[in-house]
Amino acid sequence: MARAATTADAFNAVAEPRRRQILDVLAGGERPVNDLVRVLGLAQPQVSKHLRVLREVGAVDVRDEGRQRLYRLNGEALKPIHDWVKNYERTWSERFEALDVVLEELKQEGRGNDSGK
Amino acid sequence: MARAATTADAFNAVAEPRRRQILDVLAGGERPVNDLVRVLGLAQPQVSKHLRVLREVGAVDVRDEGRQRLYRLNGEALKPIHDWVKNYERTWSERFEALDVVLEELKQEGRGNDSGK
DNA sequence: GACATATATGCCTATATAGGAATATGATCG
DNA sequence: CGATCATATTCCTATATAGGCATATATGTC
Repeated sequence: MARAATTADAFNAVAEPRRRQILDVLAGGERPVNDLVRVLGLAQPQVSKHLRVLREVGAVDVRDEGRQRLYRLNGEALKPIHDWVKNYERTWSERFEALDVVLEELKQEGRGNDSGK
Repeated sequence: MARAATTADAFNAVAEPRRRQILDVLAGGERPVNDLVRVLGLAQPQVSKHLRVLREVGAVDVRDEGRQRLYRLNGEALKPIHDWVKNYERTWSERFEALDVVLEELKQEGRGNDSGK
């Protein structure tokens, strides 16, 4: 079996740096395709293709405005990624490390400390 | 050009659900490969391959213990993902939405409201 | 209608999987 | 050493890109 399609879910769609870059630009507001082409320095067809992938996973919405197509960010599609990775923050955040120390101490106390102290 | 290698970065490595699952299990503590095989219900070679990818992006560390190899989570490798996706939380979080409303109001006030009201 | 602008789609190629199956490597034990 | 347990690697195949390039599909303009 090959790798899952880029359109399979947000995780796969966003694995491509250019697509993250597109979302980053769209975070600043609605944009027509050509704006993205200029900002990213990519060929127009490639941008349209990336946008298609992002559309298929729901990360962007489109709206027709004259002969332009305005793309808009739909960040909610990224929530599953945030929800997943959020749980790992504790592994590098000092704040959580400090919390872990406290929890560890509480655990020590709770455990029938028949050894006095 | 083909898609970037799964070992290119954490984003690509973690796009595969099984690999996320492996990390989720390792979040509970160090584990030998066979434990993962049992928990994931995958064939052993596939698990070893997934672990290799995770190792190459630094998401796990290994330690030899007798004839077992104990894998351990290294969540810090996921920080780039967290850092990126964190900025999109505002797009779905009610807390941030509320904040946005406030900011919008402030902006309206600042902008010489010559239209009265 | 001819034409220009804005965007999408189709075709082609090189490349990289993910899983299945078989096998290799390594460590431990009797 | 031979057997066994634990893990890694190799080979095979179907599939899916990402980008380059040409072209199709609107839509607005004169």
